[in-house]
Amino acid sequence: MTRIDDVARLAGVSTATVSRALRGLPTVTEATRLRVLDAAARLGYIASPSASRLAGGKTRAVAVVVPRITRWFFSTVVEAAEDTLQEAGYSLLLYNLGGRERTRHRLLQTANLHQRVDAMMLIATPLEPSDFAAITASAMPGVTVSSGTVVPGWPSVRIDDVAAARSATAHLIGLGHRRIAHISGSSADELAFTTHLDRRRGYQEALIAAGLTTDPALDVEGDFTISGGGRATTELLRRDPLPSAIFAACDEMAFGAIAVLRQAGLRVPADVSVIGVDDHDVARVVGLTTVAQPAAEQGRLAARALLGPLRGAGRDEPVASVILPTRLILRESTAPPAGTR
Amino acid sequence: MTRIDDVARLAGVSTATVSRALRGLPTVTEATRLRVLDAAARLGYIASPSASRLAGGKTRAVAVVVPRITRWFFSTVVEAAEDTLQEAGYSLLLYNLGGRERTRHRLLQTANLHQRVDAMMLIATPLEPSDFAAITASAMPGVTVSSGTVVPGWPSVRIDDVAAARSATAHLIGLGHRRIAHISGSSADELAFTTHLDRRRGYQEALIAAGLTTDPALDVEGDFTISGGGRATTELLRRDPLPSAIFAACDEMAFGAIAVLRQAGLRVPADVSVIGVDDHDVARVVGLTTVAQPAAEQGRLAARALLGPLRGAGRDEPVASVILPTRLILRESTAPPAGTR
DNA sequence: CTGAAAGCGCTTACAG
DNA sequence: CTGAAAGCGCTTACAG
Repeated sequence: MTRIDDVARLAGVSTATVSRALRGLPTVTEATRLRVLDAAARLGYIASPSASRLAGGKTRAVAVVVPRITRWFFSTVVEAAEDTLQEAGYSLLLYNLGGRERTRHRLLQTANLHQRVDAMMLIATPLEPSDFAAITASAMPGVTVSSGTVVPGWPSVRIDDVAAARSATAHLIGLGHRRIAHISGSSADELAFTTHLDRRRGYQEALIAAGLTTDPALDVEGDFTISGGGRATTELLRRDPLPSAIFAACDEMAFGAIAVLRQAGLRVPADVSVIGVDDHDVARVVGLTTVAQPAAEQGRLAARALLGPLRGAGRDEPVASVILPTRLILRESTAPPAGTR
Repeated sequence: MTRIDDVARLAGVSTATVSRALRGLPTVTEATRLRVLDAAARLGYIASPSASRLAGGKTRAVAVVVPRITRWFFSTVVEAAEDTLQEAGYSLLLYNLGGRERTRHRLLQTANLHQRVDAMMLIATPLEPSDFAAITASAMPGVTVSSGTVVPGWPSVRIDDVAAARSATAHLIGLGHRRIAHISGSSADELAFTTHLDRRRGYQEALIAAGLTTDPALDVEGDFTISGGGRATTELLRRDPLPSAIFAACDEMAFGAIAVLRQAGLRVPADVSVIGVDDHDVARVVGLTTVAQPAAEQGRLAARALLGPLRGAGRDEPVASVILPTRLILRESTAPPAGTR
């Protein structure tokens, strides 16, 4: 393995100068820098991340925390973030919570993570007070993706969940629906994770704005998964009269809803309309009407927001948070209620 | 941050002993070990991965390379692998190739990766001769997942792709189909990546075994994605007569096929039967008949195969490779051809 | 602008 | 079984 001394020798300078030249510090003559870069390239030299980190430098790695990498939104965000980070020379450490509450806690509390990375991206990660303390203590730059997880001093990238839910529900109301059910995300971890609460609020706001009443019996819980959406729908099928439309807080739950409705012999949208949120790749296949959110764009922007601080931009130049737009995509899963046609 | 000296002081031993005790080396008295463990726990001590690695120890991290984390199979394998590794105290570095050929090369060739991790898992990663050389030179333990990527000395975890494709095709033949199309995976990177070739072979073997001829015009290329499957199907719709059944080499391509068929006014399975491979979460929703493969199980087993070597099992105890079983799951997307009912 | 030297926090021969 | 000391490969004050 080539070490820094090899490069120093070949370039005819000290290791200190090699270190400075390679990291682009301003205190190196252009001529010297070129000589060093050339030597490093010739030897295929890459600084050891361990040695670098230990000596007070950087690891050139970023931690990305997601609830479940298998869900469409999260894998899409991660893929885009990885691309941007890799391009900038950073490796990505993936931490998949997978419903393991202990993991989240241990992860954010322990020094283990902090010693491995230069920054972190928390995607829809619920935080409790002690987590905030640990994060603040680490003084590490970071970014949050998805609403609900806002860390003081960190930029956040997200959509307006309330507005997205409101527009989905308003679409159903506009078609003439009056009995509109909601399949919500999980409330297992309330903490500071509010996506499911925000989408419920948007749903309720739209109902109220239209002079409709909110009916708790029509608000059932999925857990942001296909099977969870299916179970929630099975529950809804017990209502009498049935809802004429369902707003599922994410596309995956909508898929589960459609499957269960069809199994029950109900037609979508003739008997029951279904709308989701996301614009999952499969939504087009299933013909699901949905409120699209730019997932890859969120991953890309979040990664970029990290790059400034990683390159040493001062804390005095805070990166702006951003709220990306969503848009209603009409397909075949929604229609006016049966009686009205 | 607590360092090893803090623990040593509290336990009343040298740092060398702390290091040995914490890593479970046999040369420490039980009494001493307990004292050290207790002190470390009280201080919440975790060895710095950088210092550890630099001093000749381990990073306690594993690199996982996937073509595209957004695809069902890969995210499922990664999630299961991450769970197993995390449980054993290892972090996961995710490298998403995303079709960037340069990335793969740079990744496997450079010392960068080798200095960051103790082992690597290559999932459906195409390898060329120089990659093998780099891997061998690194002397790093590893495991491959998915056929086609077999590295000498590393165990591999996979299914029998030829058999899976054969059983899917045989199912269609058994229903009475004679004109059976194949939507294959990408052949962009032939290299040592043979999944798409194996599935084609299984398809052809089944046809030949049934006395049918293989027709190149019915063998079109998707790229393992929903949209790729859709495009391939658009191409197939130009054939006259149309195929009465389609074997898509993965479920995602099958979804794309179904969407395009329906848009073209064709009914599935009344006009055209469709079968896939995977048993993607959405397959149930869409009613897709498919050959299921245990994705999470592959991730779990691959991670476990790494744990032995990571804990220092000698090279003399090679870990066995494993080929997991697949099984046909009948749903609603396949039926006898139109004329025969 | 550049270099000599100390030091980051561990692990590993080497002694005992 | 345990400890003192060297060393892993960098970066960073400190001089010059």
